[in-house]
Amino acid sequence: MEKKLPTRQENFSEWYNQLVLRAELADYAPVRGCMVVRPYGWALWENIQKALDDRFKATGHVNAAFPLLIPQSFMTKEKEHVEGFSPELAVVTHGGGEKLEEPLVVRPTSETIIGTMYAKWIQSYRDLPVLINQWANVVRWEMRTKLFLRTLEFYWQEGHTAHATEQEALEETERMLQVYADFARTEGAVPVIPGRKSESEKFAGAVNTYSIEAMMGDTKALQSGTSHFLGQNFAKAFDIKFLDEGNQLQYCWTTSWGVSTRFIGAIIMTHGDDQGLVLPPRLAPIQVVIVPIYRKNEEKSAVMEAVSAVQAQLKDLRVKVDEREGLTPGFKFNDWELKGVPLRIEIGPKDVQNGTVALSRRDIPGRDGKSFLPMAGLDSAVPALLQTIQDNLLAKATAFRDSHIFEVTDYESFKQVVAEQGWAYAWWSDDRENEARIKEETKATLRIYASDPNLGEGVCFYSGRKTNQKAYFARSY
RNA sequence: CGGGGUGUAGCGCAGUCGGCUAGCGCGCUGCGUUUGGGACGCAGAGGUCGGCGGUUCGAGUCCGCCCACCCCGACCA
Repeated sequence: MEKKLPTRQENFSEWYNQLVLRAELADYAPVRGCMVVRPYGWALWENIQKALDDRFKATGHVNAAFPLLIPQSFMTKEKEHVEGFSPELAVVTHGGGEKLEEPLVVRPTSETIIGTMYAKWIQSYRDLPVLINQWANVVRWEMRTKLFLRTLEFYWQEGHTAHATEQEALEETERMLQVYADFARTEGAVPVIPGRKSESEKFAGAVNTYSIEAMMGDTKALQSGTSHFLGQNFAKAFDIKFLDEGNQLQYCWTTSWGVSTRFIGAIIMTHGDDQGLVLPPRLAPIQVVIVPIYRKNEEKSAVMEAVSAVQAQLKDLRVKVDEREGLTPGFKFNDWELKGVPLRIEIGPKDVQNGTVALSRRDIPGRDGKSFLPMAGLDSAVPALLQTIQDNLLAKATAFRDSHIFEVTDYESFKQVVAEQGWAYAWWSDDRENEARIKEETKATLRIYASDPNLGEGVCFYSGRKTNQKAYFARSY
């Protein structure tokens, strides 16, 4: 094993793969395309879950659990949904040693089974809205996989809601998009742009799909969360109906929305550097690591006493004391930097003598990120510093993103931008064929439309037609 | 599924013209010395050389078939 990671400059993809393995976030499973999420990675996911779940509860949602196996026939009821998902379904054909009457698919998403249950549960406008979320794993048989970003099986949450009116369902779709955007920025320090997807990029069966788009360290885009307005498509396919106040039978309006373990990939590729992970304090499994430094046993007892005192002061934070014997402090520094711990506190004989500790910020490498503080008062100084780090990560990522988005007005500069510089932002007159041609020629896809309603009017960079719409284009994961 | 590549210790690799006991680095175990930016010494453990078949006195090495994985392209949270 090499001591150092490949640099992001050298080989971004290899940097990512090795980082995930070495930081012990995940490992390859025996089955191609599957991964094992290791305890450190899962702890990060748990913090993501908590932050999201609190937001779901705060917006009136409740959790439930629906089955992993879905009758195959359910998948065929919504036309676009079948077409979108059939190529990537895992199908169970045998159970208990017998061939099944009807094959079962392993859920790639749960619209069909949840829709079936909603049809049963919803009778009246008084039953609406239904606002249910589930935390689950799903399976999609992808051709090319990459740890966290695209695996055959992944973990996510999927919210499924049913409403009496189109307006309410649209509001829900938008509300959850904003919940995701707020989550990504506030918790992950990932500056995302929310917006609507194009016709060709939307979810199979949706009327409209919205997503939060993030820029990774190599300037590629990553769709980091999605919210779908499903109209009455699934309600009609699954017969989700209710009697309104006027005793009229009506179809419901439904939505669905999800964030997956892919978000871990977003964190890695947004903040990570050539030393390793850089985790945002609010989500980091370990927010502060304390490295004791001592030579002789006499020093050790004094140092460990100081360590305990500091640890007690920081009891409200996620703190780890690295008590491993036989490793040098230098090794431990590198190790925790690889793992992305936001703040390191070093306590040695000199500190004990001076009543101080040395602090080292993960977001600012080297000497510039070091400071020395008195032990007294760490209980307020450290949380404040963590918040500073959190803010700095968002600011840095935002500055990086903004300096890699270029407004273009012609196809030549568009091609150059998406090939070498980042995202292109341009006037765009909607045209499915043009969009496909651009993808074919440049590998860049339409990520989202600009959501600013006061754009005015301009000329499409590709077709030359007049338009009142702008869009972001980029190569993406 | 097309194009390229790799399978030798947990990981990364070397192994010449086929040759006798299969090696190196990291990691791992034990003991000792170390410890403020990836410590060092000594002693150890660890291998059906991806699988099957063939050629040969002799195969990690040559031949054939198969398998797996990785990278690049067509689908996707």
